[in-house]
Amino acid sequence: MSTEDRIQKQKDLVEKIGRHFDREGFQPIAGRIIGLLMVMDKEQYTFDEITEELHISKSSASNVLRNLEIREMIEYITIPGDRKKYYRLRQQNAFELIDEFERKSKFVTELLQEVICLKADKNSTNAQLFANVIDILEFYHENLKVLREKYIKS
Amino acid sequence: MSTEDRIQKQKDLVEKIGRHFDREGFQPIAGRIIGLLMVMDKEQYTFDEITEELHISKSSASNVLRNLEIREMIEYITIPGDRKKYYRLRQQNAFELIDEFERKSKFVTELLQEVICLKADKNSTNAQLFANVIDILEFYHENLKVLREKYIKS
DNA sequence: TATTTAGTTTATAACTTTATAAACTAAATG
DNA sequence: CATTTAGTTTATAAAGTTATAAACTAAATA
Repeated sequence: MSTEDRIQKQKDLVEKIGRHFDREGFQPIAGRIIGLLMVMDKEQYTFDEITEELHISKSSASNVLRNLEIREMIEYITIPGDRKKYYRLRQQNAFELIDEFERKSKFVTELLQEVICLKADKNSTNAQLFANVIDILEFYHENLKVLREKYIKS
Repeated sequence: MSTEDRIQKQKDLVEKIGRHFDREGFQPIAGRIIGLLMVMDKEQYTFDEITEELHISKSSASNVLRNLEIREMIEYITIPGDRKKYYRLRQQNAFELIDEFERKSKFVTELLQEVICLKADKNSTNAQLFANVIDILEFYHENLKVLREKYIKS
C-alpha cells in the first residue's frame, strides 16, 4: 500500500471513529478530534493544525477541546517560550471498557433490586425476570474481579 | 411502608429508569414507558392507560410505542372481540448486558486493530497503548465465554 | 508602544429532536 | 347506517444541540 493510500485510509478511519464516539454521546467534532489523535502518525497536534485538518472553526475547536480536556480524554502540553498548545490523547486506563461495563452493571443491578423491592408481588413475571438478571450480573461481577487479577499476574 | 408510599416510590423509580434509558439513547417518553412497564405492579397497560399515567398525548404514545416494539423492547397482545392493545415488557434475554458489552468490545478491538495496522510506526505511544487494550479485550473475550458456560451449568 | 499570534468568548444561525393538536382511518356498537 | 372507540398520521410548535462569525483578550514580537 502506498503512503498516500495509507493516509487516505487513516482519514477515513478518523471519520469512522468519529461516528463511534458520536454514538457514545460525544459531539461529532469531538469524535473526529479523538479520531485524529488516535489514528494519524502525528500523535500531537497544535490547535491550528486541528482546525485545518478537520476544517472546523477556531471557536468550535476551542470549545470542544476544552470539553474533551475536562472529560480527561485529551491533554495538552505547552513549551516555554512558545504560545501554542500541543494536544494529544490522554493515556487512558487500558481497562476503561471493563470498568465502564462494571459501573453500568452495578447501576442496573441496583435499579432492578429497587424495582423488585417495591413490587407487591415478588413472584410477578417481571420480578422473576429481574431477579434472574441480577443473579447473572452478580455472578459476572464476582468473576470479573478474579479475571482481572489473573490478567495482571500474567 | 404504606401502599401509597410504595406507589409513590414506584412512580419516582419510573422517572429514574426513564432517565437511565434516556442516557442510553432512547427518547424521554420511551424511557418512561419502559419504566412504567418494569416497575408498577400492573405489568400490562392499555394504550389509554399509558397516555393517562404518563400524561402524554395519543400521538406521542402511538409513535413511541411503535418504535419500542420495532426495537423489540415491548410487545402487545390483543384479545378477540376487544379492540384495545395490551402492552407489556418483552421478555429480554437475561444476558443482554453481557452481550452488549461483547458487541462493543468486538467493535472497539477491530477499530484499534485497524488503527495499528495503518500506523507508520507500530511502536508509537498510541500503537503500544492500543495493542495493550486489544490484548486485554481479547483476554476477557475468551474468558467470558467460559464464564457463561460455567453460569449456565450452575 | 503598535502589531501579530494564539486562542477564547459571545451572539446567533442552522439543524435536529421531541412532543403536540388536529385531522384522519378502520373496526365495533347502537 | 350513524356514532363511538381506539389508535394512526401529518403538520407544526417548542426546545435543545451544534457550529460559526465576529468581537475580544492576553502574551509575544517588532
